[in-house]
Formats: sequence, C-alpha cells, structure tokens
Amino acid sequence: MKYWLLKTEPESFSIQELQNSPNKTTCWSGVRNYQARNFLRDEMKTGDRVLFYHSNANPPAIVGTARVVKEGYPDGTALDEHDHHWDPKSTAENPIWYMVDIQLDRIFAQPLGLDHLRTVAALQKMELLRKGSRLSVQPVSAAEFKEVLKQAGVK
DNA sequence: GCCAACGTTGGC
DNA sequence: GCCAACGTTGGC
Repeated sequence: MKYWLLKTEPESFSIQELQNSPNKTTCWSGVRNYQARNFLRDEMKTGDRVLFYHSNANPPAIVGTARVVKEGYPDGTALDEHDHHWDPKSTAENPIWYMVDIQLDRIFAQPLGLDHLRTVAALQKMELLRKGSRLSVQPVSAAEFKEVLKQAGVK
C-alpha cells in the first residue's frame, strides 16, 4: 500500500464537499501536470491512503484522510469543450489526463496547519514542506503518514 | 496583492 | 537542445 497527499483549494473542492458527495466519494479530475498525472495513472492503487490538503486556505492545512477506491482512468473533463479543464490535445482515443476516485475516510477534529507541520521533526522531508513545492499529487512515506495521523490525534 | 518557484511554450 | 517569455501555483 502506498500513501499520497492530494491538494485542493477549498473554494474549488473542499473536504466538506467530499463528505457531502454520494458515498463520500468523488473523482479527482482536473489535474493538468504530467508528474501528477503519472502518479494518478500508474501508481495510485485501490486501498492506498490519502492525506487531504487545503491549499490557498486560511490556514493551509491537512484536513483529513481518504482512500483510493478506483484506479486511474481517463479524465472526462479534458474532453468536454465546455469544461474549464478542457484540453483540445486530449482525445477519447488518446487521453492525456487521468483521474482516480477517492472516498473520504475522516475529517480531522483539528486541521494540521502548515506552520504546525513545519515544527514536527519527523515531517521535515515531506514534499509539501519543501520551498516552492507545487505538485498537487505527492507521494508520502508510510512513516510520514503515520506521523500525520499521530499529530491529528488519530489512533 | 506580491512575488518566488515552477512548468510549459515556442523561436532559434 | 537552449533559453527567454509567459502562465500558474500557493504561501504570505
């Protein structure tokens, strides 16, 4: 099993919206970065655990966890010319962009803000904390995932 | 709103 | 293949 961190701007799609989604499940569409695409298409597997991160938020924070419930498949929003994420280079025969489905696991009682995460020794190597880190789908080590749960008070 | 850090594009 | 210009991300 692998561990991941997914970023989202809560104004775009928040963990509360995930909780209110049917089956607390959503497709993770709209990723338009090749490195992130490769993780979605090739490496994320059913059952993998996900840290859910709110970027451009007050404060920016890890706000909960989810699980991968469907592995990589073509992102339909890339094929819809009326969609904001439409990409004319992507076709049904040759899709460029991929997504997975995730299901909410839990919302943390206390969000773990960036400033707090930076103080945790065991998390100093997290990609999220690296200056200039922009990747919206990031691998997380098992030790880091475990530490985040510990910081969140999850047993 | 600012701006540093990145990724992408396209001329050459 | 280089790299300047441009667009985007995201903390602050």
